[in-house]
Parts: sequence; structure tokens; C-alpha cells
Amino acid sequence: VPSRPTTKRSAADAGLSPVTSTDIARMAGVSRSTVSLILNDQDARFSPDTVERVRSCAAALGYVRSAAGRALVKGHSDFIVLVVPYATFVKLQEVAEALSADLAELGFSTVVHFNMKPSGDGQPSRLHHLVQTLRPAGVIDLGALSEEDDAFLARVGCPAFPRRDVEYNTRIGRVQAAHLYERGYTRLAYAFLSDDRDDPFGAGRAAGVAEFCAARGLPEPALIHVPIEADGAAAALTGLLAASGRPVGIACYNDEVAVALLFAAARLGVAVPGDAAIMGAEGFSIGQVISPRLTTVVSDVAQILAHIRHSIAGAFGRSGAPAEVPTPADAYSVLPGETT
Amino acid sequence: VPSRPTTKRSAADAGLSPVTSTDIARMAGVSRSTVSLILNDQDARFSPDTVERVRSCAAALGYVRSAAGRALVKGHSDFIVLVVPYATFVKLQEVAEALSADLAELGFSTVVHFNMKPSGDGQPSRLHHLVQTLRPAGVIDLGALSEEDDAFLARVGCPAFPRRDVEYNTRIGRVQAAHLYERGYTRLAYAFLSDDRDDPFGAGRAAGVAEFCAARGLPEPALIHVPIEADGAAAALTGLLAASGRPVGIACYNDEVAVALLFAAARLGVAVPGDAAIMGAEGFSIGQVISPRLTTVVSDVAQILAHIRHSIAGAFGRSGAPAEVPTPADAYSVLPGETT
DNA sequence: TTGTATGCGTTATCAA
DNA sequence: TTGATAACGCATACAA
Repeated sequence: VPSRPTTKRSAADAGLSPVTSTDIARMAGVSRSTVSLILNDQDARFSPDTVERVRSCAAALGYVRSAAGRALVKGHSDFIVLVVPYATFVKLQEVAEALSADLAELGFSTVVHFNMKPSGDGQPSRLHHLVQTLRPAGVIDLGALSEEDDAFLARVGCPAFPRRDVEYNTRIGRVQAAHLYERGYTRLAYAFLSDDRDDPFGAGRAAGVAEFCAARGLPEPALIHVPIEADGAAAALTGLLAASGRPVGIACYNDEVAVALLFAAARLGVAVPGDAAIMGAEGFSIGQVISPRLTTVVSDVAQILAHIRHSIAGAFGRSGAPAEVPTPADAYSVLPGETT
Repeated sequence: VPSRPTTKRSAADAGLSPVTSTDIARMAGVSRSTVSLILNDQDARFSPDTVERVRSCAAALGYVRSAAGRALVKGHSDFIVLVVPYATFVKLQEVAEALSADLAELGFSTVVHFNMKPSGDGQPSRLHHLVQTLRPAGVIDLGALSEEDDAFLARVGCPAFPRRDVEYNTRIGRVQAAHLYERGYTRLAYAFLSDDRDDPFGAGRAAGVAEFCAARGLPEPALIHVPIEADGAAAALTGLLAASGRPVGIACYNDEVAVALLFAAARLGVAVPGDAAIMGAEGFSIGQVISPRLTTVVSDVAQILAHIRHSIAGAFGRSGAPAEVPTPADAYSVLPGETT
């Protein structure tokens, strides 16, 4: 039975019927497959005239190909899921924006997913569900994926980026430790953020500090947990000073923790710098407007992005060059302030 | 030709073949349509035995229905896009998490999209492209949508929530102004955040302050723009004091702006409170650990969420009750500090 | 160089 | 109570 061109539309759909490849074929006077091939850049085999006609018809009608149809036949969609940890994350929007732009250039659409630790009850995580229904072309991990998540993605054949080979977080810890050491502090401490959220980065950063200490023969860093709240921060600082003595160099999880400790020190009459040096991370702009100005670690977002970008282009890009992904060398540097 | 059960799989797909409704049908010994109906809660017409068998087979195989297949036939997917403005946004993850949980209960998957102002060049905005390819069941707007975006969504028939009837932002401005007035400040000012990002909220909040002033017969509030940077903030404050005189009550866009002005005041020898009162908004925890402690506006996230939640449930939920969406009454309150 | 036929997974409509 | 069948929009092997 030859397919009659039915114009039947589900009346429930209030929206205008989206234009399909059939519409273009009709308008350009060619077949649907011709349209499909040309719009997928398989245009070598067609006359320039046909190609041009199809292209302009598509543009004229405002054609956007259906993700559903395409995903159905290809086995996966053109979406990339950017997975963000449930944690503090400065410059998130900047990062997301840059990655989205890159991926759009490669023909992908980006969506963001805030990941949480598995809720404990037997529920499948929302990430798993998302991956199974959306069937994305890939997943970009900003630090939220557990080993189990990784295994799951591998099992369903969904590629994840970046590969787990570069440890950004230990670098931050090392940079902090090196700076504190340079300023004359030989007894170091690491201050975790204590809040309700997950902390996928803290362990790596603390490890970076510990690594530095071990390499220099310094005593192991003391570990404290600091809430963003005056009394709690003061208590944490008091405990640390009792255990470690003075002076102590404190590498903080982020600038918020650093600010909390800074004002706790003022309240307790602890000299900064002097009795304690306090160093933040991931330079929040706010650390630079207070007094004393915070010493912190700033990250070169562009450089870190270049790394992710590269590994994605290698996997999906037309031309390969996937061989060597440049390892970010100087992604983190010290922004000197008045607290070390 | 009877469909042979082909097991052919594109070799490119490294992943295991996802389980389809056909697999369940085979396992349960029923037809695909039976499976589909039961899994869509149209199970009234089937024998309890059949229903149970299909359900358990689906669970056993870990079946997740393909968004592509469903979207193709229904005309839209089961995704909801949460659109987030390119602006400061505290508690974003908390909000996103809560909404995702709610929507999951209604059978939707949530993805987040960071929206930007149209780039100026003729490019269709990424939001438009996303809506056209993903064909979401709806869009939740956290303040990022322009009039044009709204029109676009209406045109393609994609519902947007919440409806533009409640003005959260003017409320914040009014709460700030009322508090400053109560503390004895009759000359008010509004301090916008001056940075690279968009500012979809500032105008509404400033309008709230202006509204309050007009109602009380106070002079119009002065407007200043404050960068999160010491010199710039000091310059802005100097300019304001020259124009408005002292004392002046400053309602700030957020706590970051407030902190910047607070330390600028210290540097300039301006007494806070006294010469100037400084009030933040959207209580950042950091405002509460510094000294002096910041007076700010805290929002009852749960209450605001309830409103969004309600309008969504009304539109999509099984049972209606869509009639009256409760208007959040006391969503914002003052957290008294030492700067007013 | 172009058109035809088929299948992807799901749902709606009908027939049994 | 259940099953067969025909769409939905797209991509592709193959026939013309």
C-alpha cells in the first residue's frame, strides 16, 4: 500500500506540527532519503543543485531533526550529560557554558544533571535512569561519579569523560602545601568543609597536602572539619591549635572555609599570619574584598577545559588526533594575599 | 513476512543491548501491546495474573522504556527542562534536587539547562535548540526566560512554569526596604551586582525598594552598581555617599555585594551601622561568619518550591486540583545581623 | 544520481 | 481479556 500523505495530527498537541524531513522532501521535490543523506553531510554523491535546494528548503522551513527519530534508529541520542557533583562548585556556569558551546560545534546538545550520592534505599539513582532513557552519546564527569557509576556506564556502553587519569584535586592540595611551606610553615593542616553536601573533592586535596608533607619529611597534616558557622569554626580552630601547636599552616577546602577560620581566629585572638596561616582554594571573589585579603589558589579554567575538550574531540571529532591529550601543567597557581 | 526475532546489533554499539518491551513480551508470553498497556497503568482490563507476570518480568530484566520510542509516538518526551539563569544563584542544587524528586514522582525526568542571553549573532539560542530536539513535556523557569523565549515556547506548544504571576523579586526588595525603614533609615539605595553575568533579578528587587519608598513618601532610592572587587566597591560607595548624604540604607542584590560594601565602608571610615546600613539578600552562609555579622534576607526555599510544585502538579498530575495555586505569603524574612 | 524498503521501540486502534 | 497492525521521524542498505 503506497503511503498516503496523511496530515492527521493528534489533536491533543496544541503546538504547531513540527516540520519533518518529509515536508522538505516534498518542497524540494526529492525523496526523504535524499534529504536525510544531504542533511547528514553525505552530500558528495548529489548534484550541487539538489544539495543547495534541499539545504535552503530546510532552512526556509526551520527544520530541526527529531532527536527521537534519530536516537531510535542510531541506538543513542545526540545529547551529552554534564554530571555535576552535589557540592560547592564555583564557576560552574562558566564551565558548563564553555563545554556546551564546544559540544554544540560537534553537533551535540548538552544537558546538566546534578548527581547525588545513592540515597541508601534501593532506588536506582536518577543518573542511571537518565542514562537509560535518554541514552546520551556520552557523559562528562565533573567529579560526581562513583566507581559504581563508572561501572554502570561501562556496562551500558556510554562513554565517560574525562578519563580518570589526571588528578586535579591532589594538585590543588600540593600547591597549597608548597606555598605554606615556602612561607615558613612546617606544621600543616587540612580543613575540610563540613556541610550536608557530598565532598567528592576534599579527599583528593587533603591527599595532595599529605603527599607534599611526606616528600619533605614533614609530619602528617592534621585534619579538621569546619562548618560555615561562627561557633563551629571557632571550635574547630581551637581543637586544631591544641593538637598541633603554633604556628600551623592551614590549607582549606575552599575560600568559604578559609573565611570562616579567618574570623574565628580574630575572635580567638590568634594572629594570622603568625600563629596560623590560612589559605583558601578556588578563589571566590569575596576572599579578595575582605580584610585581610585571603591567600588562595586560582585555577585556570580555560586550561582545564581544554583538557576535557580535547578528550571529547578525540573520541567524537571527525579527524582523530586522539592520541595525546595534553596534561594540564600549570592549571593552578597561588594568588597571594595577606593571610599567609 | 512474520518478524523473525533478529538479534542483529550494530557492532559499533559496544554496550549490551538495552532491554525492550519485546523482551518482556517474550518472557511473559504476551504481546508487546499488552506489555505497553500494563506498564502505562492501563491494567484494569487484564487479569491480575497477567499484570503481575508482566510487572515482575519488567523488573527482573531491568526494563526502562526508551525515551526515543515514546517521544516519537507521543510527540513529546517525558523530560522537563529546568532553566537556570546565568546569574548568581545560591541553593541552586537544593532547588534542583527537590524539583527533580517531585517530578520523578510524576513520571518525568529532569535535566538542567543554563541559559544565556542570546549571543547577539543570529544564532538560535541553545535553549531553543534544546526544546526543539528534546521536545520536553515542560519547562521550569527560574528567572532566565525573556519575553521572546516565552513566545517561542508558546509557539511550539511547550508549557512553562511557574506562570508569571508571582513576583518573588519585588518581594525581596520590599522586605529589605521595610527593614531599613524600621531601623530608621529614610534615605534608601539599591546596590546592583556589577559583573559579567546577566542580571534577571536585580530590576525586580530594585523595583520592590522603589515601590516601598513611593508608598511611604520617601525619596526615590539611589541606584549603584557594585563590583566584587575592593577598589570598585569603594568607588561605588563614595559616589553614593556624595550623592545621597548620610545616613543611607543600602539594600544589596546579594550577600556578596553587601560584604564588598561592608569592607569598603571600613576602609573609608564610614560607620556601619550609622552612616550607612547594609543589608544583603539570599543569605549566603558566609555573611554570618564575618564580623560584623551581616543583616540579610533569607528565603524559605520549601515554600517557594511548593508553589512551583503545585502549578506543575495541577498541569500534569492525575487528579486535578489545579484551580488555586497558593501564593507564597511569608517566603522571605529578615535575618537580623549587626550591619543595620 | 535518486528512490524504495526496512527497522528502531512505543503507543493507539481495532479486530478477535 | 488479549493480540495484530499501523503509525511516529529518521537513517541506511540496496535496487534502479
